[in-house]
Amino acid sequence: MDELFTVLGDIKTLFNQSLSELSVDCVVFGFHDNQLKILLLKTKGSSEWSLPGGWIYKTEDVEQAAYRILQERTGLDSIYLQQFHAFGANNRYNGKEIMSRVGIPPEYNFLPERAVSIGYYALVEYSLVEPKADDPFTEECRWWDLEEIPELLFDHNQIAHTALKTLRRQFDYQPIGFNLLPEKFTLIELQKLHETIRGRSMDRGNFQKKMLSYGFLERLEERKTGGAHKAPYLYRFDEEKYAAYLRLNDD
Amino acid sequence: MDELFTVLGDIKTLFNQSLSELSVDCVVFGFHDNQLKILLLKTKGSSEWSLPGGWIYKTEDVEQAAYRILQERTGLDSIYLQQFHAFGANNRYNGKEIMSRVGIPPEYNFLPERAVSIGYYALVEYSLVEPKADDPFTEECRWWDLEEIPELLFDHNQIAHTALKTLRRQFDYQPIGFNLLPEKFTLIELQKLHETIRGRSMDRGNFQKKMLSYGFLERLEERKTGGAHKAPYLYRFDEEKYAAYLRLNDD
DNA sequence: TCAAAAGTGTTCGCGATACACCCATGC
DNA sequence: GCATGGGTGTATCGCGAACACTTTTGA
Repeated sequence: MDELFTVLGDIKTLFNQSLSELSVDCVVFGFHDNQLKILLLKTKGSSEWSLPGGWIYKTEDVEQAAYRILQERTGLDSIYLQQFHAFGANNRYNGKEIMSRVGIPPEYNFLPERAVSIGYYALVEYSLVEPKADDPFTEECRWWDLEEIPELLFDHNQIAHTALKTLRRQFDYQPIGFNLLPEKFTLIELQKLHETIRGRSMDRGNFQKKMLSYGFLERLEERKTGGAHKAPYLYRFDEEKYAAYLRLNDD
Repeated sequence: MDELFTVLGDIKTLFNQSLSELSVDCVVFGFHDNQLKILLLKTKGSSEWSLPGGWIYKTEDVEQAAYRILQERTGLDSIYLQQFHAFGANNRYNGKEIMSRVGIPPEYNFLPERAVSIGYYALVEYSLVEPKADDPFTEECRWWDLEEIPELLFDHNQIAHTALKTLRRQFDYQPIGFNLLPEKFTLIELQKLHETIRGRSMDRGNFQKKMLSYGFLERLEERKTGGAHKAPYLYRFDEEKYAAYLRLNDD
């Protein structure tokens, strides 16, 4: 219990440097084994899993906060990050309730009765992320399959759901998602990614033609590793050409 | 100056009932004379125009706040309202600066140094809105052509710009915008609206075929008012059939 | 040698585009 | 009646879907 109060002091210090009515929650997407995954963590004392999130320093842009929080959690520096919605239901959060759940009496509570959370989603390369629970408040941190997401803290299930919906919509009108793959990838892997996210299978030939027609994929040499049968080409994503493509297609 | 302090007292009372680090700003779109317009207002004492906005009561959902603020401003009850972005730059707002601009010395300031604003855009029927400056803080309220928007308060130009971008994108993948027209309208009027928002002209015949193919427009009788030449049909937007359409096309 | 997966080419159908033609109305 | 704009029909084009065929590899 003493340890709990020490941790509580650290949290309070952090909280006092931050905006009190706002927080940032991140839905971190990764792709592995033809499955879309999201990164969840469990806070010490809590029985529920939650999205990685945090507070916004008083002197910091909200977007900066999102990058910082994600950096702290995944160790990644350059991340595709996108704000998608602010969650502002009056009863979505209750500081006093959190405190009482981890056994802190109400007179020690410093968290506000309500907070609005700004949701960001991130696309990261699965293999580069070393899920770590290295801050003093986190007990566990790991990837979850989308279909297996448990009951989460507060409205985090809704936040994750909205993030996925937004991500799907963005895939429909913009070729993104390269951030979810390693630097070198095959077109089949890219196709699996698209199929998983958009939730439907597509024709191999048509997909390859369409992707290559964008002009920002560069073909490398063959791969032979492990896989039986014909070795597929590896491709690299050319960011410059992609930027040029985006410039032509507004946005 | 005494009057200013009286008003200031009212504002302070309101502020004390509200969240302090958050606000809502609304970009209200209307359509008139083949022009897309937005509703702007000028606060007493300020030299700049701004978006209609307000604070969120401590016991109120953010979305409720947006509806309430809009209702107070336009008198409209049912409005198409959509959250589109949260604006969280550290320096986007400064309470102390506002106060000093209207001549309030710093020791009377009660506004925070920073606030994050959640942006909503609304689609309303131009003719139903009676722009009114009937609260004690508003000096003037009127419609502005998009091309003539002046320099606005804080980052409101950016907010309006982002709203327009989001609106355009939504028009691309969803037939909306009926909220911008009166109950009965001609297909030509609907086309002009689409052309204005999407920023390009379209073929008359093709537009009509496409719109009618959706199946949620109901043709009424002719109109003959004023207009020379052949009288175009009037149409009504069938909300039930529209809902059915949306159900089929996900979302 | 054969199965399975990768790469490439061909065909088909639909929707968007362009355009032509007829109809109604005010001057 | 004629100019102008509204309503409807038809030809064309491009893209995506479907599918067939060839190539490459491991077992």
